[in-house]
Amino acid sequence: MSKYDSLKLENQLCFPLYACAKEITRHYRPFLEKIDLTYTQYIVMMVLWEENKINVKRLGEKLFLDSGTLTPLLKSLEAKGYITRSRSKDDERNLNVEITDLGRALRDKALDVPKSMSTCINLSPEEAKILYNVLYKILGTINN
Amino acid sequence: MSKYDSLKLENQLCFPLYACAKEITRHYRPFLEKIDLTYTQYIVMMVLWEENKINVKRLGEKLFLDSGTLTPLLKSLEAKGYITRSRSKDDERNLNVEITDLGRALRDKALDVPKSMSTCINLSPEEAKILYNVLYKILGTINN
DNA sequence: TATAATTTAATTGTATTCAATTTAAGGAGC
DNA sequence: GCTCCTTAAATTGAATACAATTAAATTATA
Repeated sequence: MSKYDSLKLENQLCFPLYACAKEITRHYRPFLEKIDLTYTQYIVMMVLWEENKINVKRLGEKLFLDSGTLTPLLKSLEAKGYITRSRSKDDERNLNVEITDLGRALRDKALDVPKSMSTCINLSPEEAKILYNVLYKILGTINN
Repeated sequence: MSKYDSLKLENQLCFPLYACAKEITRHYRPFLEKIDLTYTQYIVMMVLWEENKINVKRLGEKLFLDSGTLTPLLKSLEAKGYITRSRSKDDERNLNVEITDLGRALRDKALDVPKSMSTCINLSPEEAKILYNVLYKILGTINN
């Protein structure tokens, strides 16, 4: 019992969150390498598999990423042929990101990824659901 | 109900974990800036406030970081005068990291950080405890 | 003991991540 | 029209992260 207890690593909630996120994305790496994607590229593709087309601002809001991260990443996905980047005709400030046929085809190859990853994390369905809900509660309340 | 459900962003457990960790460490930034530390430097200092002296290997195991991350970070903390770096006499392969008086003095200034952060995350004590336990369960089971 | 294998940090290279600034486009009010 | 303000992406710069390799020290083993 010391006034420094709040600075103990074992009393932090943020640290296991930080470590866990890193460890899990690190475990994604070998599976994602098989389809030539990084983790960040993978979640961008997830959005596009569902939406086909989205602008950078909305993409950033969905993924909690800004243009400093997305711009080079999207150029890389464009270079691989999975997406196209083009300015919106309505508003030239907006950049539209659209999936290509090649990008759509990648979806089938990616089906193995969540399957492979699920064997890495051993949570009961109840634990997984609780974790999911608490995380989204934090995400919903942390801003402002 | 589609065969692609497992690739939906909303069905991922990793994504909110990844986003949450990023958002929380981002919220640490302004508080940590006041004591001239980054988040990673902060957790290194947390270890040293408790242990005084540790080698790079053990530090990396505790924090889930490797020498590629730690080496430049420790050099930076050394340049700020918070730690010293020196080879172990017993085994020259090991690098000992030791806290300085200046580093120890930083502990008092850091007391405001957890206090300030606690107002950013609005979880009940029960939710926080559950989250804590599930995260450490994952950290304990994910390797190998 | 001499060599091979292992261990620990450091280095190198690639990919984030984000704050802060810049650039360009659009909109509001006069 | 013209100026101010806002908005969206891109750019810049600093700090992580981690895989892979290298270098040096130690240990194991023939």
